[in-house]
Amino acid sequence: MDDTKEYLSGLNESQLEAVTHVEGPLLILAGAGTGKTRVLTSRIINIVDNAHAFPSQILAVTFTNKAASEMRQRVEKYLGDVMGSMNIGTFHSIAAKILRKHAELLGYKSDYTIINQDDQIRLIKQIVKDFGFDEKDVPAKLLLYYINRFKDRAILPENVASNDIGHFANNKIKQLYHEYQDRLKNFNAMDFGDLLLNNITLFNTHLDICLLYQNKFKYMLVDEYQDTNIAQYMWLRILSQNNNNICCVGDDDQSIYAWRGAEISNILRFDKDYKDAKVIRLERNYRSTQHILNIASKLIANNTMRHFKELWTERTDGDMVKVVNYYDDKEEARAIADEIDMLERMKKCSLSDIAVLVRAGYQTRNFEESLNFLGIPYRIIGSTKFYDRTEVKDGVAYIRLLINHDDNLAFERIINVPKRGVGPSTLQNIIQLSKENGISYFAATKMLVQQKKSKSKAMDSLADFINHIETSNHQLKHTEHRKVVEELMEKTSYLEMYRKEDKEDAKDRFGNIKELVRSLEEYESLNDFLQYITLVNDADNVAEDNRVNIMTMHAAKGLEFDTVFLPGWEEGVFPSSKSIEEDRENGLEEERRLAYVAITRAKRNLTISYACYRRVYGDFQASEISRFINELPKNAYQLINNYFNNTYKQNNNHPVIKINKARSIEHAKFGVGEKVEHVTFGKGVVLSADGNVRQVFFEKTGVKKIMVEFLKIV
DNA sequence: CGGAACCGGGTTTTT
DNA sequence: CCCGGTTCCG
Repeated sequence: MDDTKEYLSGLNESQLEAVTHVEGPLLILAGAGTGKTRVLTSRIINIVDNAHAFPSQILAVTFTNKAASEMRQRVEKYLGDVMGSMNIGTFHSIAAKILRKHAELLGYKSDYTIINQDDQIRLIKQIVKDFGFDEKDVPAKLLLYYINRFKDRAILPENVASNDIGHFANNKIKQLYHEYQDRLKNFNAMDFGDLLLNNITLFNTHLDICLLYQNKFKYMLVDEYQDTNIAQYMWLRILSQNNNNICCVGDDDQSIYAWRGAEISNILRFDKDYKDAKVIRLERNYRSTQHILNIASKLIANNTMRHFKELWTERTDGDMVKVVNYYDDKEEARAIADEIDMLERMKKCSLSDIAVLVRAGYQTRNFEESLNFLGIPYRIIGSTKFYDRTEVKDGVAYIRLLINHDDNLAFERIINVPKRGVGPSTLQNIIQLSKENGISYFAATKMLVQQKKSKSKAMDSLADFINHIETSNHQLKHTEHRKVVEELMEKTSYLEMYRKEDKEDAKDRFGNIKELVRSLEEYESLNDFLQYITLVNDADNVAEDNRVNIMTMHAAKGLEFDTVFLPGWEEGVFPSSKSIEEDRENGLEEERRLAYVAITRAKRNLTISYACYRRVYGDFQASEISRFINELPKNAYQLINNYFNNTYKQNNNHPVIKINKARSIEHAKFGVGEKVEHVTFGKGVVLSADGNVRQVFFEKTGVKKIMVEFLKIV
């Protein structure tokens, strides 16, 4: 092997071995920060470079689009455009692509829609109702959970026993699941689980197609193997059967998705599944300092179900890991914001190199407030997904109905948005009619309108609605799709609704719809668009601008930051009480792995903290230090006790001001958000400006009005 | 049918 | 505390 090649240079011994072991099954146990993406991409390049296969014969699977596009980019740097033909993507997007080609064989049309959780719930609620169950006895969310779990394990309705879930839903689980699948098929729709499930069915029932793909994918690479579920496992097994060239990369210590069906056993028994599998461990860490790795290893050592491995590094520089306690959750957030402010001012690190990682979404609020207060720009990753906003979902529903009139879920969502006088009773009539005649809601509405029994307002607006959708659909043949949608949103008065409303967020919503419409021009067709958006989330745009990153620990997987804050390490919050209640030992170990993931995101600075009191559900509760902190040896970190440091405690009523973008503009002249100092009052922050008078919030004494002359910028 | 006023229940993590 | 769902009234 010629290791003068650029893509091989700089690899350590095990990395090089992993890259150049071309034939046969290979498992790479890659600890956090050990350069696995580098190995994966070099491996692909090596295969192509040595003519083992054409790019189109390589399949590389990841879990997130972000990971996929990063891998694609890195490979393209070496191999250039040829990579267009390579199959790099998420399990779901690759499975979806395959199904577009063969949907007919399974009784779907190739333009099937992919539905999200929202639609799943909507559909399940209907079914539960139609079965005559009370929503309280058979909660839609729980039923959804069970159905998803079946799909994760590649279990079809016919293979479910009626008492598989104990006595849930009067032993009707099988029928409920069956009905759910039937209705989806009627809508020509699939949920996430179906994408994999239908692939497996396709391969099992059509040998020719199975062979086609087995031959096509000569080399397979799988990232984050510890997160695969049984369906994904089977899919990989089937595809790799012929060539046996499958390379899986993973880290059992980073398995944090058991709750959505991931089977850690997949990675633990890889060498039994694949005969003569080679196993290579990557243990040299290039990311973090020894202090940080030490904390991570000590913590994860408390888990019993794991392959032992020990990460090491040559980076012996850096500060100790800090463990800090605070009076309450607000103070914790304020102090961290202060610290971030200081780091930036001292030019110790730029904002985009800083991350605050929390256990659950609700915890981000305090940090938004405190960062706003100091005028520090931040971004929250994962929370407000563009496609999760009500108005965007409405817009998408219009598009769905526009190209597929049978999409009952979309129909139900928007039939009365904006309000057009179609209430529950009218909707009930439509549903009734649709059932009687075995037709879609849309067709039933058409029928209802044509019967014209009553000349009510509802009938008129329904007629208009039907008309608009149908004419728009015809227009698609000769008019640009973006134009058609734009017009439809006008005709149906959807845009008008937000134009009229004079709430603050109506403007945002209006803008979002406009942006949605605009983005359509980036797609060949509306079908392309729909296919894309369901499979993509916004973690892709971990943008480059200079902001603090706030996100959940789950969302942080695969990322790294110079400085990381891990707040809220309290019993019940982290480890989360839910996860322990659910599944005592397994739950706790998964929480510990999550902690391991979170810790190993940090390159240089790591601060873990907890609050002695926390607002929960609106009241104030004492909290207990997380067991995870207690599991760390005392000499492995520096303890900072801030509980009795009263600066924040006394001034619990900070006014909250929104000045997120103001910082750079007003910075120079004691602008809002500026940190200032006064000879007697000490440090403070400018709240508002009026002429040469500033209203300043001082940490020690609260709000005061001061002339600019007496202030100095800190 | 739509809006306002009220009540009760829930906060884990997501392709 | 925030939301979604329900109820009651015009």
